[in-house]
Amino acid sequence: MRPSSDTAQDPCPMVSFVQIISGKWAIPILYRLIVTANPIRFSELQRAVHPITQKELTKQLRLFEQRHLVTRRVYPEVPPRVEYQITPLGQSLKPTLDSLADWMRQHQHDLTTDD
Amino acid sequence: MRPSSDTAQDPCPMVSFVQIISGKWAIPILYRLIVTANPIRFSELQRAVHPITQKELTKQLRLFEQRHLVTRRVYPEVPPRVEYQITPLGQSLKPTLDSLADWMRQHQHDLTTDD
DNA sequence: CAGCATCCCGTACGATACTG
DNA sequence: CAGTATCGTACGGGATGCTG
Repeated sequence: MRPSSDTAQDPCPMVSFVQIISGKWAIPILYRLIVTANPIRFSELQRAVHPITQKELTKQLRLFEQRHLVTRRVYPEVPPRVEYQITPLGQSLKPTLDSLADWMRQHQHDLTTDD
Repeated sequence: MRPSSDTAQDPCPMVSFVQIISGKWAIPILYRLIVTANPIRFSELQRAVHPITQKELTKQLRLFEQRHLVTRRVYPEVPPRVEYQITPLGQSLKPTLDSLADWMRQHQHDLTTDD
């Protein structure tokens, strides 16, 4: 059954994961989109993710689009409006990222560097 | 019950997480230590985490030590031996990282960039 | 408003050589 | 074996200015 057998030989999925979420803002943006669930405008997203620049936000969103984690909808209106929404694939990461967020909340005190 | 209330205002735990796992090798190393559970020698760890250099491995291990995620044990022997082991705090990340690894295995096919 | 183009800097990371 | 030291490059990512 080829159980990837290891316990000591296959760190690869994690390497792939790092490919996807590398970058200072990747996880915060993605999690914001997951939590929001509904379409959200570019500027709104930027406000939500604190001091991120347009450049970085745009770059990450493009990457997420390529990965099919986010959809981009452009409304051909006079004041341009673009909305982003998490895909079902992206939403499927929610339990995992929730768990991650919980872990952080519970343990950020233990992670002190003051020794 | 104060369910962290937001749904739209607190991406902070994720920002903290990024601090901890930033770096190309952080997650792969940490996960390897978690899966291994037992003490593991420096050279063994380096072999397990594929083409990582000593420099980078050392740097990450030092950071994990500071964060109390890993312990370092030096044996004053003639051929120097140093063993690293995940701490209980580090182990408590296992379910989350397992979930992450599972998600990657299930979806790495969906994450194609070929569109 | 959304986002591309440009400039610029810090540092993450790799390769190599040296030490206890 | 398990590091430290040094060097050089590539890339991440911030700031600013310009366009449809």
